[in-house]
Amino acid sequence: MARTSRTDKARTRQHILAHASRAIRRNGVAGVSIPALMKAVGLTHGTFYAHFASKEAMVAETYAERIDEVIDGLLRPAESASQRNRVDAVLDAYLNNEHRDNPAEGCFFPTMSGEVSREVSPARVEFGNALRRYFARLAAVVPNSDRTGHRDAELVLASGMAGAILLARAVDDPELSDRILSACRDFYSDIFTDSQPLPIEPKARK
Amino acid sequence: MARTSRTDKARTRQHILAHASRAIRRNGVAGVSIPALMKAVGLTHGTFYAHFASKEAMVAETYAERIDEVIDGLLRPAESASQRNRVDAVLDAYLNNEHRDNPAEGCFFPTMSGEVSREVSPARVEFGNALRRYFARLAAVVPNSDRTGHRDAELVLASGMAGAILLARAVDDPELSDRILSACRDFYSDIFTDSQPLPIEPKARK
DNA sequence: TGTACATCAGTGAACGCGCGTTCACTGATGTAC
DNA sequence: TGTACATCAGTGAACGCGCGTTCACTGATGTAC
Repeated sequence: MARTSRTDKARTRQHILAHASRAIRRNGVAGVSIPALMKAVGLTHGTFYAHFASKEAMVAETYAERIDEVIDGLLRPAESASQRNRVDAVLDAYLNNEHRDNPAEGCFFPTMSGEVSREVSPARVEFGNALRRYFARLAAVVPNSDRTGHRDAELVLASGMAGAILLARAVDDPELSDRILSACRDFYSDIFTDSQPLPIEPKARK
Repeated sequence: MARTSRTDKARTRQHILAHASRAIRRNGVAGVSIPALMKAVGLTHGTFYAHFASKEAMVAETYAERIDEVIDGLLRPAESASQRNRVDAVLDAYLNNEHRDNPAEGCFFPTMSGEVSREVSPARVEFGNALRRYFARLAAVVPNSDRTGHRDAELVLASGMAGAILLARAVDDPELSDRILSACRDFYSDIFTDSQPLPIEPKARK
């Protein structure tokens, strides 16, 4: 096949990004080769450079365009839940075994943060921007401060959930892995769900 | 130089593992090449295979032999602190800017868990074993259950701290990065430090 | 609407490069007597 | 303790391989008249 129409080109580009989005989460950026990616898309690797200037540029674009839809899938149920059930809706969507077992379909942050931290690149900037958008959406779902009165509750919840998925995937013992997820789910549910505020004021630190 | 004595060989092996330990945390396993590693050690790459059967075997050994000393550095201050200050000692050692800014000297778990999760290999088994030893030591430092009565508090704290370092490194905005660390530090300090137990019982979930 | 030409999406061979690993070799270290 | 031989830590060239990227080419699509 020699060439396709302009609308086909736009479609091809989206196919590449869709496959890259999953392949990157499954194997890391370093684990995704352009020839393998293009083979999965169903084209030869030469075409890649008709769509992107470089692998690096494509990764940056994947982060810029594809992270939000994952966040959307994770937070939308919470956003349409009643105030009282929002935190549990986030926890149910994030800290479950299916999410743990399918990194290719799941949140970018546990999977890719380690690799991203090593780069100084356009991709890193896009990743950081996506993280900020995630924090903002999460903040709208979580009570302004937790039961003990801390601020930045969304940062605590975001890193707690990311760390739980991260370690639950790293551990090779399924029983321990399940315990990590359920311990964190129960813990954050109790702490972050609005209820009567705690009578004990947070102790001053140091 | 043609060959060195047997004690020198043992020393060389330790040099390789020491460099690998830092290089792996800085650049990931995929980012460490045998030629580059051996050059850093001060030897030619051919010698590598007098010490290890393969790169993979060397990584497994690094995890088996070098993770514990990092955990030791992070938990020893807490273990020798008074009961009342143990959680704060852990948090001070783990959730600080220096740890965030020096992954090569810091905890393996935030840096390497993502990459490790992708492999099925001897290295993964050793990594999992090290994680279990870490959880056990952390459990001895953290109150048996947190202020709201949850068990597996060490799993919550371990994943919360790993996630905080992970995201604090991934974010490209230093101010936000600081906020992640300090929000988590303050939060876990209040929740996990022994004090009068909370009067509210944990709410049943679902 | 039909024709002639320009464009460019997709092809597939080829590039230089660094990787993990192998191997014939060197000569100091270890061992047997 | 001294000598002869075996061992093997370290050397450096070489291997096959897959990577990211380039490029001359093809022929359908887009455009100008």
